[in-house]
Amino acid sequence: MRVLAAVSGGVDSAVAMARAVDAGHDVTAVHLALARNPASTRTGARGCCTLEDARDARRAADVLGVPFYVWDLAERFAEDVIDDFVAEYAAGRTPNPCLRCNEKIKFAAVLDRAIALGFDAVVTGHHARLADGVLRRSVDAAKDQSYVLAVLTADQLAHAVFPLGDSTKESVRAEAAARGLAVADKPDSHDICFIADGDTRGFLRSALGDRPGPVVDAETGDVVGRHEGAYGFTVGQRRGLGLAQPGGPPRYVLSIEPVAGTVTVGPGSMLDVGVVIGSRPVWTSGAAPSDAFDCLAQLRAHGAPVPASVQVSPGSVSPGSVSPGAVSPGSVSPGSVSAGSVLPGSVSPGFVSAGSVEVRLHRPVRGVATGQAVVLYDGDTVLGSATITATARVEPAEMGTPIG
RNA sequence: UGGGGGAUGGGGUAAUCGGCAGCCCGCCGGCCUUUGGAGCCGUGCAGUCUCGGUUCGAGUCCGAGUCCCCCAG
Repeated sequence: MRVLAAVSGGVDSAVAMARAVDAGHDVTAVHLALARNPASTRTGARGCCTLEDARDARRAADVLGVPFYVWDLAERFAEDVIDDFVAEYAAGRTPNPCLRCNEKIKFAAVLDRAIALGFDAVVTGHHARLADGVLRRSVDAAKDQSYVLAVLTADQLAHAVFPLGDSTKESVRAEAAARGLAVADKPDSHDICFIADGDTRGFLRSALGDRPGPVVDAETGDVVGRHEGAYGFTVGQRRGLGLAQPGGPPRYVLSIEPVAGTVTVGPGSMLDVGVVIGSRPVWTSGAAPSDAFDCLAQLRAHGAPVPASVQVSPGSVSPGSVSPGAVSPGSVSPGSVSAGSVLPGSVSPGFVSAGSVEVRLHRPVRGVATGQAVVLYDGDTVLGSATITATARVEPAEMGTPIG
């Protein structure tokens, strides 16, 4: 095959490229320039898009004798990932930009261009197994990245190659060293690549400005504090709440209402979620396994999967309303609506119109934020994913029983 | 001025009949991490207003002082 190896400048993509060469593919390397100002070189390899990273990527390609190109996708990245990131926070949700990048950049913009240029597939250094259209977790459970790949459609996966899924991170590093790749000891990247200093709140403030609002206690309804912008908070957050007179049990963010900017806080027990509504589901195989099925659900990257029952609703749902099978405000006890059991206002009509899934968790999961992805697994096989648009503390059938 | 109440780390609070000064926030450190100023962990940092008394032992009881708050002026 003619394949395009997307090389970040890190260890994983370098070894993935090397293995593609070994496998006999006709390999071309491409480094994605995603930052608008790559001149802001950083040391420490915290991100993936610095000039230093570009040099590392080029060196790896040179060692392997692979032609190397740089594609400037900064504008696309800004529109599809960064703008979306900001808009999601403004809407009171907590986005995962890495998912968006895979979905819109690496396996869309890059893949489309690759195919137009005559390539058969894109090779990346993601830790996940992919064979015959079946996406599975990496054998290295600690480094598994199937969660951030679960947003890919069957078509996208048909043109993807992940050579590292059968290897542990440790063995990948050892192989890099053995191959003479200079990035063998480069630290793992982490955090959000386009926020260099790690100050997400500051980044959002510069984009959204001050949007002050109240901090409300879910149990008493009292205003217990004020904040400069609800975008500075995420469901499940404990620290940095700035409560005037904290006392008693620790308080966590339970919900965020973007219009009034109300941040609702309460005890950790109120973070337990039993039902998750996901919109715009993507099925790895190309179609839902069935209308209703049991599986494992993972609600956050590196979260523990929990047994769950899934109900799939078709895409022909009238815009602006949740599907009949989904949790609606009326099915929740009135007193708990403002406490964030359900966030009907966060359901985007455009997403709902593409269908939805209702995931009933057999064990409650704490601190599930809307905007994150729910990824469904059968064992270690990815079935699909959806964007979380609403959560409820218990399943609707049990809503009659007061909780909390 | 009279009467009453209070004083516990950097902030807010708890401690039975006198018996290891606990919790929340904050800070520091660690873990985790290509999402979250996410989460988790730590014998970590940090406190009983001052002086004296009673007692085996005082944040707690007694006396005096200092400061603060409330009510009455």
